[in-house]
Amino acid sequence: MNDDKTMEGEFAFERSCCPLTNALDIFGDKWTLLIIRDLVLGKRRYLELISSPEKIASNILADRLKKLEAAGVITRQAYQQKPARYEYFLTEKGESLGPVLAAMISWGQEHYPGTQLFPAVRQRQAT
Amino acid sequence: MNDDKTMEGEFAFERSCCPLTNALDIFGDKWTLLIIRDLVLGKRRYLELISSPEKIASNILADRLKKLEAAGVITRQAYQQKPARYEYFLTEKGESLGPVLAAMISWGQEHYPGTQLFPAVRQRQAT
DNA sequence: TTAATATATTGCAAAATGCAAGTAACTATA
DNA sequence: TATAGTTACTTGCATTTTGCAATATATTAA
Repeated sequence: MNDDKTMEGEFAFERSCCPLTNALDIFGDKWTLLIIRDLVLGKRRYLELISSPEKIASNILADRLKKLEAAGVITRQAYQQKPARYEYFLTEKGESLGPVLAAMISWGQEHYPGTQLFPAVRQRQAT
Repeated sequence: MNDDKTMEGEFAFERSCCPLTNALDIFGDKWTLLIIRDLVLGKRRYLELISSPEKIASNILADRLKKLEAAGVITRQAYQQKPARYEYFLTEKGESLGPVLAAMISWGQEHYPGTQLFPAVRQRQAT
């Protein structure tokens, strides 16, 4: 694996030293920010994430959850053992994507009339 | 081609009626927003766009310019005939992506120390 | 005549995506 | 006890997108 991001100097970045480029290397695709959106709305579990109206494929969801955890944007916590079941949470790095989502949502609402945000999900009771 | 976006009602959107989803359908990939960035920085021509440090392939650049024009985010104007040569410009819809770029750049700078913005390109003299 | 410039297109291999089905470890129901 | 359901994935495979290199076209410059 190319782990250049941990190095110093001019070879420290995958594509370039541009902050936009490095952001796109994390969430520059059609699915990742939708998962972040769902977590912001209060979704926590795999079935909740997979049941969003965009119909993400389960292999893509599993892949993105893995990559987001590796990037430090989300964490997962087991809420039961046997079988192990996990809930996913945004880290501070993930929460700080709020302004990015807000700007994109604002642009979408302005240029695609009829679009509308989904309501937040009710939070489950403590287990 | 699926041209649902011109229809009305509940089938009006490709993936969902979420404004974020519709924004991602336009620029949710690793290259499109880098082209927008370059246009914001003052680049206008194919060779200027292709010479950015991320090294976009020429077929990808041609594809994205076509899609962005179809989406109303950029326009092109011939600056000479024989052979036809074009300059690319952001439309208002494209200019209004400024806050999206700003939020992503801010996030990148915060979480990837060492990244830095490129300087704006000097504008060429009027032909 | 040859080379250089600008804006692409083409061909092909590699990687990512989309879709359906399968798996594992339980839990609930008949 | 047997069957079905739930949750969180994994696997296989076809389609699509991307990455890379080479080629094309029209023109000007040397």
